Parts: sequence; C-alpha cells; structure tokens
Amino acid sequence: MFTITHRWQQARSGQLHTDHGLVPTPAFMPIATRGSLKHLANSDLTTIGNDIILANTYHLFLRPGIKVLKQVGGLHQFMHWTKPILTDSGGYQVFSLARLRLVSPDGVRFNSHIDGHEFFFTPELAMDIQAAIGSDIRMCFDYFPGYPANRAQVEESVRLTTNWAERCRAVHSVETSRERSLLFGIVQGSTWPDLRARSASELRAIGFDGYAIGGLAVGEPPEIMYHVLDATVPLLPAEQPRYLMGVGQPEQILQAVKRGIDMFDCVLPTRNARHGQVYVHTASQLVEQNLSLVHYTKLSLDNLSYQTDSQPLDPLCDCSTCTSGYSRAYLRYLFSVHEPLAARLATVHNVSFYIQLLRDIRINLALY
RNA sequence: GGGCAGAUGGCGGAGCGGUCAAUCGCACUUGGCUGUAAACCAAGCGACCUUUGGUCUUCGGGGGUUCGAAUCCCUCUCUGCCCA
Repeated sequence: MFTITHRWQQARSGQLHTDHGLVPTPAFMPIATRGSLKHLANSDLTTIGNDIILANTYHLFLRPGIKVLKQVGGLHQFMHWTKPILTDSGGYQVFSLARLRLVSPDGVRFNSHIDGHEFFFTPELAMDIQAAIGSDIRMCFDYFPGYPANRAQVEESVRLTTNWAERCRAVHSVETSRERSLLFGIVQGSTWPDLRARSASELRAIGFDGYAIGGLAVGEPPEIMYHVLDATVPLLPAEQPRYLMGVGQPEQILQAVKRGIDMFDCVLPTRNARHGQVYVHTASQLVEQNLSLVHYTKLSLDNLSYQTDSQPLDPLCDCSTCTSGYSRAYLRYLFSVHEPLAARLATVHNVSFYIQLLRDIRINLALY
C-alpha cells in the first residue's frame, strides 16, 4: 500500500507500507547487491537512519543460491536485516553482463560471471528467486538493450518486457497468498516517447503495485533523462509509487523528485566512497541554510590538496565519520595506504549524505 | 691484498650496438564511475615546443672505439659476494 501525504506541483511525499515496515518517500535505497551493503554493518545503517536496501536476484541466485536462501528462511533472516528489502530482478545484468548472455523470447541464457556455468534465466525463475529471498518489493524481469539503441531494438525491449511482466505477474499472484510482497513493473522505451507510452500502457493493463522507469542513466545526457521523465511520469498511475532505477547524482534525484518520482537506488554513494570520492555541502550552503543540499560538491580524497587538511569531510554532516573528528587528511592517508577503514568511513558518510538529502527533500518538498 | 659480480628514470627491475627518452611493476599526479563482474578502471609520469609531431639533455664519473653506445673497450669511484 502506498499513501501520499504531501504534494507540491508534480512532487509528492508519502509512505510505502511493507511487511517489514514503512518506507517514507521520496526514498533512496542503498545497494546491498549480495546481501551486504559493502563495508557497513546493519548497525551502521540503523545509525544512519536508512529505511530500505536493494539486493540483487542474479547475484544471490549464484551464491548462496535458492536452496540455501530457503533453508535459512530468506534474506532478512540470513543477513539479520529487519527493515524492507527491494530486489532487482536481474534485468540489469542482462545489460551489464551482455558478453555473457543470449536473449531469446523465453528468457536469457547466462554464463555465470563467477565460474562460467551456464543457466537459463526466465521471468519465472526471477520470481522464484525473489520469493526465496523473501523481498518486500520485487521487480519484474525486464530487458533493455543499452544506450544508444535503434528503434527496432527498443521495440523488441518493450515487447519482451511486457511479455515477461505478464509472466512475472502470473507467478507472483499465485505464490503471495501468505506473505505480502509488492511487485513492480518496469517501463522501457529508451528515449522514444511513444514507446515509453506503449510500455507504460501495457504494464498498467497488467496491473502492478508500483511502476519503475528503467533504461535511464545508462550514458545518455541528463537533459535527455529529464525529458523522458517529463514524458513518462504522467503516464503512470497517480496514486502508486514510482521508482527511477539506477539514479543517480544528487541533483538528478532532485530533478526527478520534482517530476514525481518516489524511489531511487544507485551505486554512486557506495562505489564512490570506496573510490575515495565523497559528497559534501559547499560553503555557499552555510550562508543559504534554507537551500540546504542543493549545493554540494564531490571531493576526490586522493587529491594532494587534502594532504594536511584538518577539516572533517563535511562540517555540515552529522554522520559518525564527520562528527568523530576524522580529518580529510587522515582519510586521504587511509586511502593512500589502502586501509579498509577508509572505505568504511567514506561509505558511512556518503550513504548518510544521500539519506539526509532525501530526508530534507521529504521535509521541505516545496524548497526543492 | 687477490678474485668475481654489479652500478639504468622516486624505488624495484628489463634492455646488452641502431626500431630507446628507455618494457614492466610499485609509488606518485589527475580523471572517471549512475537498477555493482568495480576496495575498480583510465590517462599522465626527463625538459621544452601549440599539435599527428618535433627539439634538447639522460642509463655511476671521465675517456675511447663506431656512421651510430644504456649496450663494446680503458680508467676512476662506489656496492655485493668469495679467497687471504
């Protein structure tokens, strides 16, 4: 169930209800692909105030596998995480592991990126795996051909995605008698407004608990992405959650919220943290308190300029990294000597930055 | 005192007459990461020139052979190992 509590022009804030609790929206979901948010313990996420994480069907299927997931009672039990989990379907891996797969109408033949083992991934299998994981929000197995793609490829992408969405819907309807999980459809169509419209229309006809927009933030200029959102969001049900998959940079999230998006996920805060790049508020923001997180920049901690910089990463941040007295100089040093603590401290900060950003957006919807 | 081996760019370490401003690794500098095959990848890393490119100074010091030397010869200095 999804309830909208506030609206401001196209933007809205609300609550997504799941068996593992409420998710205030707009929401950002940090990525725990393999059932672990890299470098963080659950207690870190609790401290940060994170409400929901994303895990990946494809990766958890390879290891630990369906059998183990069932035996240990699902991913919540396994990783001892009590809040909601959304699972991506593996559709993104069809794209990112393109060299290791072959797409057909029935499904996708994959070779494991781990040991080369071949298997056949279908919408039904994707749903079985997500059931074994026990995720609160499950995604349909979709297909998109990358960017740029020609019209024929994108039409094929929409056709397969709709067909597979029907099959996912069928499996999900049968198996969710006891547990209540939500199933989201994924709109494809790349940059063609009419194909986006066709995809949205076909998915609405099937009926889902929420609608995701996929196939964006895959190399196209941000302006193109905003245009696609302008054309696509109005075609989605007004009272149901909308999820922009894989986005993105903080300003892209702001732009998408303005256009009516409720949910986000992205590897950037976690991956960038591991790579020594941290998001911080800029000085101008100190002056314009009201505008809060609109003003930010990214620091490359390996830059020589931080060698003796005694400031915290972000004086305006209340995360444990920034309030514990760790300096930019120390973080830079830890990265330079490859101490694991560097990635941990930076990840705590970046995830906090995103969670704070979304919290501020929810509180001050009109300001953004 | 004698014998042998060796000295190459910040470090390690290739090269052993021309295609060498010198493979490679590390370090260093700067970029990039968008539903995570990513604690990763890329570029740069003697000086100067606006460039595809060009010029200049380099391979312990000095001298020599050669059209041409980091590569061959002589010598000096230093280092390591062995014998006294």
